[in-house]
Amino acid sequence: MVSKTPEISQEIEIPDEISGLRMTAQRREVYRFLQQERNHPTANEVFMRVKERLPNLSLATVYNCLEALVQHGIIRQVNFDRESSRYCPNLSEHGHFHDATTGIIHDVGFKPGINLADVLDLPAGALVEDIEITLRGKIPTI
Amino acid sequence: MVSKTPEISQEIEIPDEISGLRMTAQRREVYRFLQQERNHPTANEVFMRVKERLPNLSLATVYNCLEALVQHGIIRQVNFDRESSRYCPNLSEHGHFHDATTGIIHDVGFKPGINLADVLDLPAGALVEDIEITLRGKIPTI
DNA sequence: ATTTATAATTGGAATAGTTCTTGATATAAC
DNA sequence: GTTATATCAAGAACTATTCCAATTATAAAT
Repeated sequence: MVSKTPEISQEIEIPDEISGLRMTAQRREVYRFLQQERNHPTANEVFMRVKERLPNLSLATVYNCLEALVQHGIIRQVNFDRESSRYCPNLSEHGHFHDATTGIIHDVGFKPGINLADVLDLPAGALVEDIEITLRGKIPTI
Repeated sequence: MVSKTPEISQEIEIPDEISGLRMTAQRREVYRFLQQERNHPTANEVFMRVKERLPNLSLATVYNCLEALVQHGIIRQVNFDRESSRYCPNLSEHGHFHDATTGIIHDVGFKPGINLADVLDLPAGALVEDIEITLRGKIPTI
């Protein structure tokens, strides 16, 4: 078994450029943190944790970094109602199940062979560029 | 053919109570407007239009009314990313397709016989209480 | 290597949508 | 009709995010 948040983790290597976006120190640490902590953190959570490594990081920079990463398709921005945006390094097409009891957000993939367009009654000629599926509910503990 | 926004429309009758929520003058007009204008208006759009009929309506009251109607399951609140919330009187299970060109939001139903749980890979034991599906894209005009 | 140009970061101010607060008004219960 | 409760109005407060101007870092050119 692999420890979940090791005190001294073997760091994830991040190249100098991803999808045409130059990795500055700040972008690198923001991205590294998202890779490590897959809990869909908010910008402020990212800020507080990455600040431990880059003490003069500013919140505006975190927003800048997150936006740049989103724009370049390196991470995804996830919204639940009007709550703070959350960020997710999982690029595979998936939705999110928000457990109301624990607050945990689970990634939800599609079952194999499913095409959303086959399931939805889209307007004629609609070209879908982006899909967002969010679910809320509970996972009862037996 | 029925005119879309008649100058003098035969008004929709709204009872004194819906789903246990007493209909005050403000709630009634807000709800009536949503029934008539099915364009998924924002709170501010509702405010401006309903104010024509109730001149000393306040925006806070519109928010109160919308919240009460949502709480009682009379209307739905729809969110696109971090844009202003929009409101929708269509209670049937459906998603929303946002046409990036026109800005129009189309209701999107499920094809008959589709059960979301059959399509998504939900966490074991998950009880879904609410689903939100939003799509973005374009509808090219041939 | 030094200069020059471009891009990124910082910190604080500004913004926008929404919620909160307080006093006034309306409705319901008695 | 009086009292209690709910709703409304107006503006202040709040929060997440964006904008702005000045500084710092990086890349390009000499």
